[in-house]
Formats: sequence, structure tokens, C-alpha cells
Amino acid sequence: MVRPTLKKQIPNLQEAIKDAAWKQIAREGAPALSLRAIARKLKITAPAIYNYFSDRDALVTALIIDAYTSFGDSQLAARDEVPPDDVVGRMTAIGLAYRQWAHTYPQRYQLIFGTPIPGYKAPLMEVLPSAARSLSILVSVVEQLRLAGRLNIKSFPKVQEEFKAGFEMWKKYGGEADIISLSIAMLIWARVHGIVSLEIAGNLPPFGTSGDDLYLYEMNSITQQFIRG
Amino acid sequence: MVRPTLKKQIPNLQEAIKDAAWKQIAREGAPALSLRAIARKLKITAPAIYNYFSDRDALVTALIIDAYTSFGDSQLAARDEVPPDDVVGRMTAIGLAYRQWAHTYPQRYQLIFGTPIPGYKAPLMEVLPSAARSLSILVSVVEQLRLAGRLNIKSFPKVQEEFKAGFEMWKKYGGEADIISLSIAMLIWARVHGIVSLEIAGNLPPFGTSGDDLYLYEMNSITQQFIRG
DNA sequence: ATTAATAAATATACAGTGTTTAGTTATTTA
DNA sequence: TAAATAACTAAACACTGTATATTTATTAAT
Repeated sequence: MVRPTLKKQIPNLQEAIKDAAWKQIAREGAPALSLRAIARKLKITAPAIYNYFSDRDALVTALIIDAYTSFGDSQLAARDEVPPDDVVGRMTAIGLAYRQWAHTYPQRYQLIFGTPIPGYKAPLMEVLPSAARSLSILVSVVEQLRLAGRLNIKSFPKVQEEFKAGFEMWKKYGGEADIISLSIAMLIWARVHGIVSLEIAGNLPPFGTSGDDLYLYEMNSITQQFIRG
Repeated sequence: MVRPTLKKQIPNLQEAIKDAAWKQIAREGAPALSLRAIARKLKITAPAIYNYFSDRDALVTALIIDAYTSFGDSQLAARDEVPPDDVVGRMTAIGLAYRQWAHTYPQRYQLIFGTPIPGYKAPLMEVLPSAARSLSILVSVVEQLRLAGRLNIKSFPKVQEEFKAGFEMWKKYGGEADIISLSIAMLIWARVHGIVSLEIAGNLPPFGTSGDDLYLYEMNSITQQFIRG
């Protein structure tokens, strides 16, 4: 019956491992992530990492959660810089923040939305809280529009029964909102994600269109289509 | 001065390697692609592959070109099944074909649009012909709308000067079209890609929305916004 | 027919990866 | 002081892509 506390030369090794991982990702890209390289940088042996992460995928999951948190923070900050009554302004602000965050941290963006780690599949249950939180900022603005009667939901498809359970689960982490607000938020999310993911992957520029203009145009399409008044 | 012809036990080894690669990708996913595993399946040694592909990335590039070709074929078939005068019908047909192809070959889709191969970056110049061809079907329909005076380009952003050179390059493989048609095609492409990529990555369903309904709604948004008459 | 040239395959090896196992060191509580 | 155990290292395994050298087989010219 003995319970020794943790001990290490490096004060907080768990955080140090993640830091080293991020630096490696930023410098050489997510696919180059290597436990052995991290260990070399920290002057420990590779198996020592297994005291803090059960395997490489667990480390990646932790990084993804951090990335979602960073993304959610930027969404939250963008929203709250605009007065609550200026709903359209808030929508615009988080839309711009979305793209700006992706351009500031392309590797984090790819880590979340791409599949840059060989054989890795994010475990939904672990990632959901931070993922739902980051999406919840957009949902909150859409919900605010709905409550103000300014949400144009004409002809928007009804949510199927089978997905209502998923919605209830989402609310646990994403906060209170009507399901129609979540649905419309998903569509808005898909639109900005469409442009930004093509941009980040380098598939947009050579075809003759600027991401800037296209993105602004698309944000205008969104507000025109879904906001009235 | 001797020029021996190719010789092999397997009739067309180059194609056999690609076939084995596709089977491996379909069974275990793109990141699991392994030259050694391909060699084992074909009962040859791994270095023998280097007689047909300069390295692993060259094989991946060949696979991507094949995937683009397969995608382009499905777009072409979908378009030409609808009479030329029914332009809206053609737009709908290729839109549905886009999503259906992605769902039929999710690994091919991810190979093109994701980044599933560690450290791989597609060489634009090699991929451009097949990529431009596959996009050209959508562009041709948009161009057809433009020529018929049914394209709604009100307030669509002008293309920046610096990208006009890229447009000229694109025309070489994508065919004759006005630059505004390409731009609008890009935006339409981004929209469908936004939904489909989230679907394929498994990020849509858990949050309570059906890809089916959302996609149909979005295709309607597109026709409403860009087609008049 | 013999010989030279060369394509295509193999054998071998190197440096890298994630991970497992066994053993060691250090710390903490009883 | 002694037992318990967390945290680490050392060594090894089974992989990976790829470079080099060598062998085999085929072709073309003499």
C-alpha cells in the first residue's frame, strides 16, 4: 500500500511531450510526427512516452483535443468582441475568425479535419466535448437569430428521427439550442469548410480564384440566405 | 546499342502494382499503403517496384491520376445522360454523381482531397491534366448556362489579375470557357465538397444531421442562387 | 553462334518507425 | 528500515521506404 507521486527531471513531461509534438508538426507537418523524434528532443527514450500516452494514437487524440480547444477559444473571442445585439456582426466575426484560425494554424486544421496520421481514426467519445464546444459558438449565434425571429428556415429540411438521439448527445456539450439551429449551423459550417479546406490543401489558387474574395462572397451568400430583416 | 523490350512473368506489372495498391487501399485504407505489402501480394521483391515507379510518391501520384480519371468519367457520364438543352437537369445530375462517386469510392475521394499519405504532396503539374478534366464537366455546364444568358453573376467577385495566368494554364486541359464560369464552378465545387468531405470523414452524422437532406437542400440553394429563368 | 549491352529482377543492407518486454532506479509511505 | 510501485532505460521485434550491388534474362550486332 504505497502510492508514490510522479517524478521527473522535466517538470511536466506530459505537457512537454505535447509541446514537442506540436513543434514537430509545425515544422515538418503532421504526418512526420514521430514518438522517437519527440523522445530525442526531450532526451528521454521513446518507451518513456508510454507512461503518459497509451500509444501514438492517444497522443494524437490529445493533440486534436487541444486543437479543438484552440479553435473554440478563437471562435468564442471573435463572437464576444461584437455586442450581443449585433447578431449579423457576430456571424460575420466568427466566420472570418474561422478562416483566419485555419490559416494561422494550417497543421492544426489538417489534424482535425484531414486524415494526416496513418491509420488514425479519432475516437468520437473523447473528442466530442471539445469538438461540440467549438461548434457551439456558431450554433449559439444561429439560435440567437432564431429566437429573434430572424432565421429564415423556409424549406429547410426537417431532421430525421434517427438523428435526434445524436442531437440530444450533442446538447450535453454544445449547450441548449433548437435542432433547426444546429442543422443550419452544420450547413454554414460545411460551406466555410468547403472553401477553407480546399485552400489549405492548396487546391484553390491554381484554378484562378482568390480565396479572399470567394470567402467574403460566400459569407454574404450565407447571411443573405439565412438571415432576414 | 541494344534495346531489349520489357519482360515479366506478370503480363503488365505496372498495372498489376496499381491494382494491388487499390485493393490494399480499399481493404485497409490509404495510409496503410505499403510497397512491401504490394510486393508480397505479387510475389516479387519490393525494390522491383522501383523499375515502374521511381518511389512510393510516384505510385501515389499515379493512383491519384487514376482516381481523378475515374471521377471525371462518372461526371461525364452523368452529364451526358441528360439532354443538352436541359441545363438545370445536367447540373443536378453531375451534383448527385459527385456525391455518389465519393460514397462509392471513399478511399479514392480521400486520396484526392485528403492527405492520407505521410509526407506526400501531389505534384501539381502531373496531376493537373486529369484534375482539370474532371472539373471541366461542371465548368462546361456553367459555361452553357452563361452562354444561354441564364447565369446569375450579379455581385460575383472579379478574378484577380495574378490568377489569370493560372486560368490560361487551366484552359489547356479544362477546355474553353469564360473565367467567370470557372470561378462560379469553383464555388459550387467548394460547396458540394464541404458537405461531402465532412460526410466521408464521419463528421456530419454524429451531430444530428442527414447528409442526404442537407445535400439536396444545398443543390437547390446552388441552382436558386446561380441560375435564373 | 558468340558476344556485348541492357532491362528487370533479387539479395542485402541501412536507417527509420511504433511497440513490447524485462530490468533498473528512485521515491514514498508504512 | 523495508516494502511497494511509479518512472524510466535497454534491448529487441516486426515493420517501413529506399539505396546499392549483383544476378538473370533478353536482345542486337558482330
